[in-house]
Amino acid sequence: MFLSTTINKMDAKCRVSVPSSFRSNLSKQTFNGLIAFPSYNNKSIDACGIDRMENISESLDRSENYTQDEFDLISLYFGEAEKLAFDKEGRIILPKNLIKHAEIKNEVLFVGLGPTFQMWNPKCYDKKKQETIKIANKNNLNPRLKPIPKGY
Amino acid sequence: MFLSTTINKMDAKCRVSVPSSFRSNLSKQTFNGLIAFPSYNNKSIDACGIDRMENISESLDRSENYTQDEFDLISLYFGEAEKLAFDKEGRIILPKNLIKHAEIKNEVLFVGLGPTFQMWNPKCYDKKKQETIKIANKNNLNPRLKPIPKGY
DNA sequence: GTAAATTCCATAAAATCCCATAATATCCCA
DNA sequence: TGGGATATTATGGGATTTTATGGAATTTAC
Repeated sequence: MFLSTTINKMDAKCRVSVPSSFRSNLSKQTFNGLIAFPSYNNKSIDACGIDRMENISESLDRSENYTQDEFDLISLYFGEAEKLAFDKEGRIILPKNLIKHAEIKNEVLFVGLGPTFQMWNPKCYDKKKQETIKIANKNNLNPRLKPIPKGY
Repeated sequence: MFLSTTINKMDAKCRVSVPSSFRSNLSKQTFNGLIAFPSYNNKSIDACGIDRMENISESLDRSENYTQDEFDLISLYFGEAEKLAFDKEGRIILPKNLIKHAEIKNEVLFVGLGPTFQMWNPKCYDKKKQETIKIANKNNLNPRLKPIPKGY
């Protein structure tokens, strides 16, 4: 499970260190790295381990669950997803398309979201955060964590 | 699992480099190359490793799995499928009929789709992509990958 | 013998590995 | 509990290897 946030630097070769706590999670999986793709809703990069992705891939293969249109849309995601391996120092190399999507300059904010995590330009994340709080206040939302999923 | 997209050049001899990440997937299989056939729905070339093809072939043999119509359709695919070997540099030679079907000029776009991948004329792919997005918006489709497998 | 196909070689660009260093966190024992 | 010793991170830069790609040389087919 991915938790907490960290900011790391991206260098001229587009390398970023993945926080070690995230890494130790991922190292148990069959591929020593992560899967990353552009977020649909945000200027962020969504990421998870390969096991999660392979499960989705299998379910896509048994595609009774999906209409042709849904299938096409999800196919776009697979096309934009990247398999990013850790180097010996625990870094990944961010591809240009993802950097562009998330408007990442030289700092990357890692945000743990349980079974997945996100990578942000810290400034974009702050903005998003302020907006989220504003909306919550307006609608009188309460941040009580509702149904805790079993096992967590 | 095949992910991400890459554009490579096709030369005068119709040779194209298969992206190395795709190759390393396929190299584990019994035939050092890939199986390619014209896509039924798109102006693209569908491709996969030989192992997948052999699995389908076997299940086709146990024809309880298929109706006559399905059987006929799949037979068409097998008839048009080409077995394309890698040369020492990791290239394949695209046969004329596939080039024609996908309207490929001098660039080939490789798109990973999990257990399979596709080859496109980049322009055709862009067009298809825009259409897919338009349809998704119109029908309010959400790319949330439906059945999140247990444990993730 | 000629055309087509295959194999072989060369090169530039890109990706990857390898090592060095500084900052941080962790350990260990008095 | 403190505080020095040790290990682990994060980060930078250079060296090496792998890719993608073009063209030449050799083989095969007809």
